[in-house]
Formats: sequence, C-alpha cells, structure tokens
Amino acid sequence: MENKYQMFFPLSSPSSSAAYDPLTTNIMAPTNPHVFHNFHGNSSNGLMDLKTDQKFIKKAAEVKEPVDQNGSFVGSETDYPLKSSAATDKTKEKMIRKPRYAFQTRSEVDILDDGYRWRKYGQKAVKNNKFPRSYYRCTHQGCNVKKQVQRLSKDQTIVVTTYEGIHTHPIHNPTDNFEHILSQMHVYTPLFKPIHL
DNA sequence: CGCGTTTGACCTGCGC
DNA sequence: GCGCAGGTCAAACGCG
Repeated sequence: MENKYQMFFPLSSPSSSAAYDPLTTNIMAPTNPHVFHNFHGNSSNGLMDLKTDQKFIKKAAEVKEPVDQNGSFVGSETDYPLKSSAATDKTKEKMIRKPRYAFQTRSEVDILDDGYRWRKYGQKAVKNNKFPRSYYRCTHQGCNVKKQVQRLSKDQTIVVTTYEGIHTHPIHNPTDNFEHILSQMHVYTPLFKPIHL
C-alpha cells in the first residue's frame, strides 16, 4: 500500500466565521512534525498546548465542521458526557473537557495508521456529505481517546481525522507510528509560513 | 476463540 | 412538542 499523505496544516484564521467562535477554535501551527510525536499525551508541547480556561462551549459550534473551508487543521475543545443520559445539570458542570484536534490529509485510504490500535464503534451518514463518518475508540485499556474519520464531500481525496482526548499510553507500534507517517507525508501548506525562510 | 467490523436501534441536543 | 442530526450502544457477524 502506498503511504503518501498530504497534510493540511493550520492556516491563519478560518475564512468563515459563522461556525468558528475564536474562543472555541484553537489554531495550531506546528513548526515541525515532532509536535505530533507526543500525541499520546504531553500537554506541554505545541500540539497539546490548548486553552484550558474556556467557558462552556456550545456543542453546535464545535461539532459542525472542525475544518475550515480552506481545508486546514483546526483544534477545539469539546465537553460532553460519555453517556449523555447522565448529563444532569450538576454533572454538566463537572464534565471533562477533552481536547479535540482535527486535521486533513490527502490520502487514498481512510485510516491513517498512527501507531495506536483503534476499534470502530460506529458509522453514521453525515448530512450534506455522501461519505459516512466513522467513529473509532482507542482499544488500550483505560485510554478513552476517540477519533472520527470522514471524507470531504467536496474533495473525496481529502480525509478529515478528528482526535478527541489524549492517549495515556505509549504508541502500540513504534515502528509504524504517526511520526513515521509524517516522514512520508507531503506537507501541503499554501498559507503556512515556516519559521526559517 | 478473540478481536474487530457492521449496522440498526436508541438517546440526546437543538432548531423550529 | 416534533423532527432532524450527531453520537453511542450492542448484537450479529466475519476473519485470522
């Protein structure tokens, strides 16, 4: 299988402000692929360095489309209960806010092998999109990380992957991890300006 | 047999 | 209140 991915790194600001409250959207600009190496959990790195003092985020704003119209990476925080039936007023206040990161890759395959083991737990048809969205959960015991994978209706060569949560364990297969993928990846950054020009 | 996928049902939030 | 859409569950099924 060919492992050629094109990644859409963060752009400046979303072109459409309708669904993007700047308070709910974290634009990240990794200067090198190593920020992804710590995807399993170090909040001190660039990728995980998110705002933690945000107010309650309206769900509609965060879930709609994690990616802007230019096809860029955005991240946002989400907060909703694992099982919404338990979401009383009090539990809502205590709901764990999980960081959520979305990015696009140009790939022929839907599933990017990032080194973790995922178990698919659902698939849903998405409105205005002829491609279904797949829901995955990390199979590692005690790790509650989820991800959603979806192809863009506009451009079916683009795969949108949304990670939710932080891995609490090492990568399952270090020889085929996300960094490895990145090393094979074509960086597609039309508006992204590297630090060293 | 264990693990992962499929898929319909179910639940909840939101907009009207 | 109702309908829609997103997200999750869980039984059935497939595969190695």
